[in-house]
Amino acid sequence: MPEQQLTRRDRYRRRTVAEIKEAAMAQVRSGGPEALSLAAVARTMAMSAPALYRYFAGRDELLAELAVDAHLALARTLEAAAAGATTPAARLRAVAVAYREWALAQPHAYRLACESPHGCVASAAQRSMNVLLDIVAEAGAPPDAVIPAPLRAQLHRWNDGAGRRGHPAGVRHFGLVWWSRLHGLISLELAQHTVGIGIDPGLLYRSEVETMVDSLRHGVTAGSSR
Amino acid sequence: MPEQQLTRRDRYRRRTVAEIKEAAMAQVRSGGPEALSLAAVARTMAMSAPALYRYFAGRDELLAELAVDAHLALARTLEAAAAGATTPAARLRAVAVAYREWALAQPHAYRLACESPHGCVASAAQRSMNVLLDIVAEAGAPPDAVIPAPLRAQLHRWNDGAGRRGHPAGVRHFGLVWWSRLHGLISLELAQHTVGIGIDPGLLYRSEVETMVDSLRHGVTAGSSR
DNA sequence: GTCGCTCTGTTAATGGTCGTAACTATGCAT
DNA sequence: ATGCATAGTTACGACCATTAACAGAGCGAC
Repeated sequence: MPEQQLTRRDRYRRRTVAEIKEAAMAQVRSGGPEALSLAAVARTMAMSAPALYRYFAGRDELLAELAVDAHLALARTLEAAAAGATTPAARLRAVAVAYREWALAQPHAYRLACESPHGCVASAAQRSMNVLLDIVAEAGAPPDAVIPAPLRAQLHRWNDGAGRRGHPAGVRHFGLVWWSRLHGLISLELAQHTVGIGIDPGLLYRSEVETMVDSLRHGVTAGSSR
Repeated sequence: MPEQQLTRRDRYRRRTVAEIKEAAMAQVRSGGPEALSLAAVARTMAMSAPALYRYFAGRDELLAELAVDAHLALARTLEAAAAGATTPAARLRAVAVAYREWALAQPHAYRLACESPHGCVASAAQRSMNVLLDIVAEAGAPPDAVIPAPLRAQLHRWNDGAGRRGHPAGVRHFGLVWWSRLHGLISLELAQHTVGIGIDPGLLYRSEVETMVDSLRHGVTAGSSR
């Protein structure tokens, strides 16, 4: 019933939507979310601008969908990187490097996904998160007890996707904190903050990743509660 | 020779510049850098839009200056927070809390300063950085030896402001990494990533800050060079 | 005090954007 | 064959940034 049962018009519509997104994403990649212009997209497609409103409610909705697509593309990249390594430590390094390389290859798309209000689609980011969570889970996380009680409860309540066994709070805590650390360095790098003072952001990143690998090895590095 | 020696016109000009920035910053605060409209600024000042070009080369330059101002305001806040605490650990907590509160109070201004291409003014961010560096220096940082050589060299070369004694590479490394960690969590919080999954970003932040306080106490937690 | 330059403001105009309205033609189901 | 939802069009209104051309006030030099 899928695909071939679609009417001619529906298949055509899908192609058009894909083409719009492609052109729009190209604009975002080269000039950031701000640079996305419906008029320009329409021009490259030899269409009139108002026609785009048959496919998207407006500029914001289009950006939101692009953000979701970006999240999924990032997640696929991380999954591939994780699959190519065997030990948890190697996987963590591979994923961290893949994360940075993806962000650097298309900085504006990364900003759209992770720093714009459009990118806050929890379900889209979840898939990347799961890659990290699985690594931490396999390596073994610290006991939940070291996490302050209120935070522990929230972590426990967090539902990380349909059909997945729940990870303990310690694992989730690590996953979140690590993501924030990777993101923090990359965010500063994209804003040129490190280059501005003559520091190679890649070296800084590697150093922070090794800190994470170490805490993965030693099993526990979470802070005391107070 | 300053202030009073200024001609009448010059003093007037300063007032006008300040008024423009004030109105512009108000717009940025309430709607982000994208929402800044020269036309709107001119309207609130009962001026014509082209008149603004006597004071700023264009929208981008105005945004850049606002970013510098934001950096300075943030730095002053951090300095005040640091001055209010006595021990390094207490100072670190106070500064971290002040940093987050400043960002949350005016999220768009924070984004302008730290995540937009306009905010990459190294000299402006330096003053906030120095607050962190001084705390680390007082607490005592790990020996430089644990830092990979190339990164160490770059850290050593980094000039953190006129008239300041140079901090060792270990101190600078800590300062940079900590800033990136604080920024990472706040960036995700501002993009609603943590709230989307039911985690209170404040709890996560406090937990990460405590991790930093611990490593400050133990003196050393830098990653091995590998 | 007056001349002339610079600074600060104006209006007018160009070219760009998003989004809506009104209208036309085509695909497709009945 | 008829009729309706779809997908496109042009025309329009309301913004916006920026430039050009022009007018008056401040202020220093003579």
